[in-house]
Amino acid sequence: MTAKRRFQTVKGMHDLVGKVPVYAYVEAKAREVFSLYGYDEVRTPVVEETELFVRGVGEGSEIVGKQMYTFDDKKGRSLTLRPEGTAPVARAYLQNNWASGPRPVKVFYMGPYFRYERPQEGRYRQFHQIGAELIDDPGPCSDVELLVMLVRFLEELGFEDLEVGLNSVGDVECRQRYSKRLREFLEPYREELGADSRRRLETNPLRILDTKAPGERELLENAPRLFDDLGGRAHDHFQEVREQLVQAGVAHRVEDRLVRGLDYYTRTVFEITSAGLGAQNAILGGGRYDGLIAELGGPSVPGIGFAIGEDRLVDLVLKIPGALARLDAEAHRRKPVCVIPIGSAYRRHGMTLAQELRAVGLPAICEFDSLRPLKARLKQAARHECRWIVLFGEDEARKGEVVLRDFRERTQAPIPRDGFAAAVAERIAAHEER
RNA sequence: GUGGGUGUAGCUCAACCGGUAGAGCACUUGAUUGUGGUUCAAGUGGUUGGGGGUUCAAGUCCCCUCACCCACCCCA
Repeated sequence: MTAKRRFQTVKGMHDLVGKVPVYAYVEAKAREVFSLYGYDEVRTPVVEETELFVRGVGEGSEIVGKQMYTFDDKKGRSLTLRPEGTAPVARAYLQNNWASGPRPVKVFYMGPYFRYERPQEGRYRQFHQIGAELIDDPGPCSDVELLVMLVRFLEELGFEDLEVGLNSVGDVECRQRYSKRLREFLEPYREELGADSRRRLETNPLRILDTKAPGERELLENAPRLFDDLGGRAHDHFQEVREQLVQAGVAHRVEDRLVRGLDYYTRTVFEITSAGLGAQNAILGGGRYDGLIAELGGPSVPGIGFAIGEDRLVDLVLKIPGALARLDAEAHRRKPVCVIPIGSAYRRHGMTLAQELRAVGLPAICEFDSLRPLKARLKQAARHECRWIVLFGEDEARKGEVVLRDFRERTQAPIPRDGFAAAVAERIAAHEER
């Protein structure tokens, strides 16, 4: 005897209901804008070899350390639900030999990603990202163009006054040099650091920079600056990016404690946050990864990219004044015509009438349940938010017509049965004009 | 992984010091034998998340458990 059990989505994963049109809107806008900049859409598998992320994202990262959905397949291979999008694209670059095609490679992508974290507002175990990668151009023009494209995308969605947080984490060499200096600086204060920061002192001192603990932040006031340790080339690169951004009119702010959590970043890193999001306030982040492709066994090819948290972005779009109304108005225009055949003898006619409406491009539904009172069926049409109702029963059949009812105006008029669909389309178009 | 909060009708929420589980909305039907949104009337709907304990008596008190939310952390 099995107890009745209600199934539900697993923790941190959600059915996207109601918001789907907003997702579609955001995605359409991404396709539109990114293709203007010469990017092609790619789709990579949701599952990759575990090793790809261990090598790509970095063993020391939180993501690889404790947030991956990793499992063995039936042959004992270790696989992982992708926690991010850059490593898979880098893999695709090598596997498909994109290097032999036009340079640089510009691709964008969107889809679900998975991280095993404790869910909260703006953070889910299955979440959605829209990302882009520009591979095989050392910049700094590429860096700037990528950011210009991002800002353009966000502006077209209706965001204003967004500021890009910008930093440079330097080349691999300067980062190592700086890590050493930072460690030496912090070592005497070891006891004052939290457990997390103490651990990072060994594994990845850079990550201590963006701590939120007030005491640690105070301590860091006097810490050596990463900026002072930038090698000449990384330094010049960063200066050039900043100057060009100013020229391009991209508002940005240098945040010298901005350090991203993925190990592959080099030189330029950036993020955009929003106050409207609660604790999980990053809507997008990215940077340059000049060492990643070599790390994955390929040639030394530079790259830069970003990832947008689509779920967070959608939440923000919904908060833009007027955005919802605009979307709603668009959706409203596509509300279906509702066909109601009256009397069980005319049920099949309902099907035919609806088909004829669809044939002229009008969305149509049919209230088939002829046993229910007409009143109740009209109510259903109202619940579907239909404005136009087509009624067809014994009277209409005899006269060779249908009745078209306008719910909003509360008027109705007969239309000849033959070619009625075109006449309905015309009538609706005439009303949409006004 | 660590804290805090919340679970009562489809939804939003009531229910005193433990004493017969309620309201609004929604839904169904009727007033109107073929015309929605207003009004009026009637009606359907509950193992109070689950399990155990205390008690004459538990939605209420105690323990366990599950789920969701928020925060730390982490990042998109």
